[in-house]
Amino acid sequence: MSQATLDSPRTARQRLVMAADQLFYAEGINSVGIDRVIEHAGVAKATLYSAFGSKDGLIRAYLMRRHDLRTERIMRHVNAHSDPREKVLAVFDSLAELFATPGWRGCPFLASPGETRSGDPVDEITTLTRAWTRALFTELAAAIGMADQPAVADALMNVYDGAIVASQLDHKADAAQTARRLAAMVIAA
Amino acid sequence: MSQATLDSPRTARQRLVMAADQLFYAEGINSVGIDRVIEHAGVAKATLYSAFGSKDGLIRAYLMRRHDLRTERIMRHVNAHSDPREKVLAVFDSLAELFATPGWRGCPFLASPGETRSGDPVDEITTLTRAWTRALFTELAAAIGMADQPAVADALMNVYDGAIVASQLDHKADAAQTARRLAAMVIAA
DNA sequence: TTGAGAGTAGACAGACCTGTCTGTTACTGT
DNA sequence: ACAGTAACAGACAGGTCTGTCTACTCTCAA
Repeated sequence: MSQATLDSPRTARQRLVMAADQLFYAEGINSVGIDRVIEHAGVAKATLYSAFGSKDGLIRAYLMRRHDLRTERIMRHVNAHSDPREKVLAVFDSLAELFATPGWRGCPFLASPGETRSGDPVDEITTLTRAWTRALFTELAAAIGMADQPAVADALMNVYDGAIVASQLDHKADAAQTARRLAAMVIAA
Repeated sequence: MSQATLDSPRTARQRLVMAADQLFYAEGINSVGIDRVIEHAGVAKATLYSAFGSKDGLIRAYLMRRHDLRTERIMRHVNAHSDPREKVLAVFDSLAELFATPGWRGCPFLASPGETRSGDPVDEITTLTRAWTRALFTELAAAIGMADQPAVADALMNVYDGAIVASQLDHKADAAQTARRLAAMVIAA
């Protein structure tokens, strides 16, 4: 349990989630088969099924990891400020960082539901991560002292999501800056 | 060639595109097989391949039809006004109509690229329909007489896209109204 | 009347999919 | 030393996928 290689994950479970992340994110969860995931992870098929139970279980683990990375990234930017208005703008700074990530191809919580019929297990995690974001914006609106906090959260969500789409579909590098300016208008009003 | 049934499309080609639209949109282009499409259309498999050449050809026809319906819907709202500021807001009225459509499940041009690897034929049509929207916003910004038209178009695109995401993922019925208010702020500034 | 065009039904090939199962190897704690 | 655990490789079943092909039917115009 002491020392191990730091560059590649130790456990088969970790390697599987990493491999699933790379392939599912790049090509879509339906376009990538189990065989390619286990080959990429260097893991036996039985290991996958003992660890996750099914492909759906692996997909859930992939999305949950994305959710965790997302909340960490956003909170890192938000916690760098004390003024609540600057905390709001910091959320859009985290977007700029995200868009500059190598291999960035859009939000998986936006793409995956389009691949599946409504009611699929992936919907739960999408709901989870969106509720988290909305709660953050609502809290920050309260900290600023704005009157209609749900309406402010709606507007900030709108601006946030629009930036992701512009970055994904139009490959606009400055989408986060556009959104940041819009957010500044929202919290100034 | 004169009279025919009006409720169901006449040609096999039309029936195929209609069936593809319903199934692809509801469940994703990768989750729906050819067999289900031809069964739903009441058409033989050879007819599909003689008309479209491949599944990709059918997907393109499905997306092109969605693009045509989209431009018609938007222009119908825009042309109902003469003031360019009201024309901009009318684009968001068309969104409200869209969100109230039975079976609305999000924008196919947003979902399909997430299902395919980059460079797929669907990307062309996504690019087409987004360029059309951007051109519309740029023209309207010019008609209003705004200084930095590309920046205004960026902001309006951001607001427009965000409304679609909120409607799709959060099932927010008033997403179009939120976006309309934001758009009003953008063109007032 | 005859021949072309469009459509139908359905078998088929070959590839790929998820998930199960068998048998083997290697490490680890008692 | 030995049992337990986790991992390995890979065959296999049963199903689905796209795309091709054969053979038949219908309509319509020359």
